[in-house]
Amino acid sequence: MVKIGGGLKISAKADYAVRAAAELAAAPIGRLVKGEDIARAQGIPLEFLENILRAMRVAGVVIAQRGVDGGYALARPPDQITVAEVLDAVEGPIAGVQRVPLEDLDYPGAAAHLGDVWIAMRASMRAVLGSVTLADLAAGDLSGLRS
Amino acid sequence: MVKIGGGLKISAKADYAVRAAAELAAAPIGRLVKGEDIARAQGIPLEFLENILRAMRVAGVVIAQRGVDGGYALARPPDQITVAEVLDAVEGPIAGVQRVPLEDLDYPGAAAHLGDVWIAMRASMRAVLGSVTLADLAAGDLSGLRS
DNA sequence: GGTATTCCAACTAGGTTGATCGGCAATGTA
DNA sequence: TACATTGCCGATCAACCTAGTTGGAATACC
Repeated sequence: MVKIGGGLKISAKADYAVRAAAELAAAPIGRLVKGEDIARAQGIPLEFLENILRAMRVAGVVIAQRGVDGGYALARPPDQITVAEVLDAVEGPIAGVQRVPLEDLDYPGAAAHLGDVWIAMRASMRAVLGSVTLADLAAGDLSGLRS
Repeated sequence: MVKIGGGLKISAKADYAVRAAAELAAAPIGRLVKGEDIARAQGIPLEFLENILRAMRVAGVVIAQRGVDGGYALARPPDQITVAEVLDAVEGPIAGVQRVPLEDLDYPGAAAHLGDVWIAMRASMRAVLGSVTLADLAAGDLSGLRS
């Protein structure tokens, strides 16, 4: 989750999700990585990480295999998954202002057009996050980072 | 406060602050507007709004006058105050990831460069919010809105 | 069957948010 | 001076959210 109030706050869940995805992107293609390995590599509590990886699987970002030699892998090549997608995968139902989606905001009087500002801000942020693939992130190649 | 976790969440406090500022921007220059009038015009609880206006005064965004015929006014002309400034004024001390400022983040392994992504995202967001003045907002002129 | 690993729902402690309350301080007016 | 008006300020509160934990159940492979 991302909060705005002047400051920008990124939730642990969102942060962990991208870090786990980066770890998977750095693994050999098709190779399964155990949750415990990801947790150790990134310093994330294993049980919490499993919740997050499950959400990512449901969203189609990763695949999972249970049992001996099981683990997780990206569902697609890392250059075809953006950071924005990973964040969407772990998103909760709550977003916008006071649980009202940005599109549904209706401001009175002088603030009538404030909703357009919020929407533009979101679009700008998404453009940045959508311009970085997991391959870029894992390789440290952020030259294409839209600023 | 703005939160990111896939979804984008704007706090009531941040939203109220900008709306109150827009209302002041729409008032005749130098004319004091009572807190109660702002609260009524924007549908904001008065007592909560007063907390917010106080923070804006401390930050130098508005001025306040007590007593009969007192009220609030912008500290500068509305075309010289951006939405970003208003948000900064009501910002709490907490920002970043897990209370760690974005600049101080240090990620291990494959996520090493994730901090750069967060910083670019914040910069993009600020560019949008810094491109809209209260005069623009109150007039509904968002043609200069950076997307 | 046995072991390794993911899956899942429920639960919890602590923190944050949004809001309210009671009283105090300053300003202008009669 | 007395008084009404308006903002100032700190404390408090319930609801909600966050981050993390727990206790199993299901699946895969040998």
